[in-house]
Amino acid sequence: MADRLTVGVAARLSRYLQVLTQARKMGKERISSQEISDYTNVNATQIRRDLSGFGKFGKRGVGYNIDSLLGEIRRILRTQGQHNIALVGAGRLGEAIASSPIFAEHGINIAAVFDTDPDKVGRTVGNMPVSDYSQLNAAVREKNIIVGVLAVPAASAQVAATDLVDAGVRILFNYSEALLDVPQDVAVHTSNPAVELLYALYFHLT
Amino acid sequence: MADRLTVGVAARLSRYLQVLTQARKMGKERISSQEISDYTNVNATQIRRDLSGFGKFGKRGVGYNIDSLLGEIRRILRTQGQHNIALVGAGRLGEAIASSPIFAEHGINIAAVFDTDPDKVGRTVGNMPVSDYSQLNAAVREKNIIVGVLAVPAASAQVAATDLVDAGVRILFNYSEALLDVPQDVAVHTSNPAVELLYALYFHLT
DNA sequence: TAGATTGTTAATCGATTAACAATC
DNA sequence: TAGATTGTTAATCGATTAACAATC
Repeated sequence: MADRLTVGVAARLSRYLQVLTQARKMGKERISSQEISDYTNVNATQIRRDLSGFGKFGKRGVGYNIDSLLGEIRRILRTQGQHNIALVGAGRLGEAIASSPIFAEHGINIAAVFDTDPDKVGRTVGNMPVSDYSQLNAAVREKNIIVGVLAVPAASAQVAATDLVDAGVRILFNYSEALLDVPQDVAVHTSNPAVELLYALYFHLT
Repeated sequence: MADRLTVGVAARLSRYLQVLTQARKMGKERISSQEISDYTNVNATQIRRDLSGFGKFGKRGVGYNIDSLLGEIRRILRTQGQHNIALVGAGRLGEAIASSPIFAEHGINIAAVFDTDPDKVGRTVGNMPVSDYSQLNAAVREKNIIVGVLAVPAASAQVAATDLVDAGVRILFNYSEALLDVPQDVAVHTSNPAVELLYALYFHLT
């Protein structure tokens, strides 16, 4: 591959991936740029432009073959293998995340789950037994995990983030409302439904 | 106010709002554009530019007063009041959403919770009793709710979306992996941690 | 052939960034 | 005064969009 993708292109390609994955599950074999546009709110011309930068994947008058386009995008995003992630927090949110098919569908495997609560340790969430929080550093190092998901209360988020980073994690998904201080080379993605909602409301109200 | 904000500006302003809300909780009184940049990954010049389009809110050499900047951004986004939303699904994810302070902190009130499971109806999640799904249409209409949150399995998401839209909802937050077909004037926000993760991994791997 | 949809061009607009004077 | 940080300019880059020939 020539250059690194821009942030915008990589973000859009991964959204196309989600639409294609779901469309395939629904039994569709072909999809047009206009249909992808309807589901992603990305302009159809932009979609064709993003794709045509890497090859002629479509057929004029027909659209894109879903299977083959999925393969192409996975190749471009270099995301064909399995990825191991660690989940901290086995409460309601942690359980919901571990039981969701949303990660498995994209080759993402929850390889370790931690909690400080002795009542939760040993129980199973998703398919994994919950380990005691004290095992975090050793387990993350041993499994070479670089992605951590924080499903803990805001008050515990910074401690968990620091411990994950010390163990080698470089990408954090933060489901608490806390702001996290981490080293420069660690990427933090904070999920914030309330923020998205305020922004959606603005466009509804105006 | 003169014009409608662009999508980009509105999205960024609501992220600044989140950072300011948390910084205030941590006892800070002032904040610089560089600090907001560290937490949002938005360039500091861009932040100053976004804000200075609406007034001179900062003090040179000092930064921004958090309380007053919060007020200004809320005014710009017209998001000072309370907003009622409906939650469909009282499973683990629904409970996690209802119990999270993340909505209440921003003036968003979960005004109704629905589930089809008779075992869940009548129980309390967050502060609200779970109503039977059959009450959805009447309750959403009566309370003039325009925002719905889907915390249901993918197989039920389309039905719930259609029922919410029929009852008057115009903004949907979809926490399932399903693709939703809705009328043009309804905004769908699909939360997709797996997609974000693939995209984060790309930049880690290259 | 007729209809549909891609791939591509060209034009415009907003985002991004560095740099720095103003000023607290 | 010295240091810090805003507000603003100017230059560049990527995103967006309409339009349409190519072609399935």
